[in-house]
Amino acid sequence: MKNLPHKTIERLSQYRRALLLCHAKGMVHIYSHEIAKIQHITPVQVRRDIMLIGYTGTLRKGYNVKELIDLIGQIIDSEEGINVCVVGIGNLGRAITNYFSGKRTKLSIAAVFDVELSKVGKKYYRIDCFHIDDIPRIIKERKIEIGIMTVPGEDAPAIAEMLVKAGIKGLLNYTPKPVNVPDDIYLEEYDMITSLEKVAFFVKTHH
Amino acid sequence: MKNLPHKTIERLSQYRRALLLCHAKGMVHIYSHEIAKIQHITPVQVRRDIMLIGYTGTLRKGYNVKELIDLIGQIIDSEEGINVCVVGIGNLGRAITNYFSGKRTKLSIAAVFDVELSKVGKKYYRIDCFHIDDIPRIIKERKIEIGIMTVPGEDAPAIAEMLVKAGIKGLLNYTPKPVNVPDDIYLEEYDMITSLEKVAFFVKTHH
DNA sequence: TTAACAATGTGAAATAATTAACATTTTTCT
DNA sequence: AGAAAAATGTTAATTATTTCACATTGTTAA
Ligand SMILES: NC(=O)c1ccc[n+]([C@@H]2O[C@H](COP(=O)([O-])OP(=O)(O)OC[C@H]3O[C@@H](n4cnc5c(N)ncnc54)[C@H](O)[C@@H]3O)[C@@H](O)[C@H]2O)c1
Ligand SMILES: NC(=O)c1ccc[n+]([C@@H]2O[C@H](COP(=O)([O-])OP(=O)(O)OC[C@H]3O[C@@H](n4cnc5c(N)ncnc54)[C@H](O)[C@@H]3O)[C@@H](O)[C@H]2O)c1
Repeated sequence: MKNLPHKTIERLSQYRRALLLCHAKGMVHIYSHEIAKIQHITPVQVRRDIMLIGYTGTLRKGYNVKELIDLIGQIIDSEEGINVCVVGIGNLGRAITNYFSGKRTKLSIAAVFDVELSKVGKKYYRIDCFHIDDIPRIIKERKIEIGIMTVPGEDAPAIAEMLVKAGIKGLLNYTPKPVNVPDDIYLEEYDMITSLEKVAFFVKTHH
Repeated sequence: MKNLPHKTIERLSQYRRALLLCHAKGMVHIYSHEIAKIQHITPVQVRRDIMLIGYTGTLRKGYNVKELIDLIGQIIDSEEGINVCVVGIGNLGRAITNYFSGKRTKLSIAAVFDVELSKVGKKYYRIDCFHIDDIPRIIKERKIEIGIMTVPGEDAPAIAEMLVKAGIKGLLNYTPKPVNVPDDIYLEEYDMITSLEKVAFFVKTHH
């Protein structure tokens, strides 16, 4: 049960998001094919993932929504929660900060950073904005383990280095500029143009 | 050469992004290991992808940057370019629109839509904003083939349906609510929480 | 009671993606 | 010229992920 496939981790997160909605609507049980429908995947895939985390549903009734939510939490969340910061509070940084501030997950944005003095000292969606020079201090004080970068591309390498030096453990880079980090830092990069070009390609080649 | 792996398509888009920067810097040739370094992957992977699109480099000199950029374009772009729209011009919608307006790719945002009357009629980064009731008309008039959804989650299913009815071919859903579309529409969904939870998981389990 | 049904759970097969291994070729060095 | 080095290109092996196929078992209905 220790080595879950990367893809399974991603799907578990998605299952939970969907399950939380189901739970809010009062659903007690859910079938694998219902989850599958929501996620646009096959029911077998869902059952396999659930099997991998060692949960077992009730024959004919499906899975207990609440139990499954809790178990997924035990697998992917950290007991104590993880603090995150956003660097670069422009359009994208605000979109992300706003999006998170609504949720109550184990992940919380504990600080945002920017260079613009007009932004420093303000609050964004209730989160304090600090100057990037304070990155080392605030990251330690607030026990921040993950950084989200939404600065202009050309500043990304420098900010990545600052975050790593400050002791960050994981980095989510939304700038279009790939950055280098030491091996022990988990790095994830995402670029919308890639997604969109992929959609365009498959549209072009009619799937 | 016809059936390229999905992952290869994604990487080709990323290679091109990096290659364009290299080209701008005046680089004429590039080695597979240099591309690999930028993308955090192995040189073999790079060579394999390039092999799949039928390009061949020069031994000892690597790949011609300009030629490779052009070839990737021939593979993933459409000759005539593809028009895209953004629905929901809030923080995220603006971030995306702004991001694209800078680039000159074959993909261009040809319209944005919103419900808020205060936004309708304005321009965002030079793109006209229309009311969602105009979706059918504008999508036809401006030959828009791909839609990007950045509306509140609860509105996503309705907007998806409108876009599909209007004749969209591909859909990129950034809302946290998975939507259903007919089989012949290419759908891609992305949620930051999933990415972040994945980072958190692998940070927790020290890779 | 029994048959049909509708679900889960899972070993095994199939498919997709990555990596290893190495032949080949050009360049450089002695 | 010949040897060593440094690249590419590609087959084969490996690994990762998905799907198939079906045993199992509650539930419903005749
Ligand atoms: N990954 C994606 O899909 C995607 C989508 C849209 C935008 N982007 C990228 O995200 C980044 C932000 O986009 P945006 O639309 O929010 O831009 P923006 O200009 O609105 O915001 C950038 C913010 O970063 C701040 N900043 C500038 N230099 C900084 C530094 N050295 N340290 C800290 N903060 C700094 C600016 O003051 C500003 O607040 C850009 O790199 C953009 O290309 C990525
Ligand atoms: N995928 C991600 O990673 C990610 C990140 C951040 C936010 N989000 C999601 O993206 C969406 C937008 O986020 P945001 O921060 O930009 O929110 P926002 O509130 O700033 O913007 C939403 C915009 O949609 C408009 N709108 C509302 N209903 C509409 C409708 N029926 N038709 C058209 N437009 C409508 C609003 O007027 C507003 O302009 C939300 O669903 C949010 O949860 C996703």
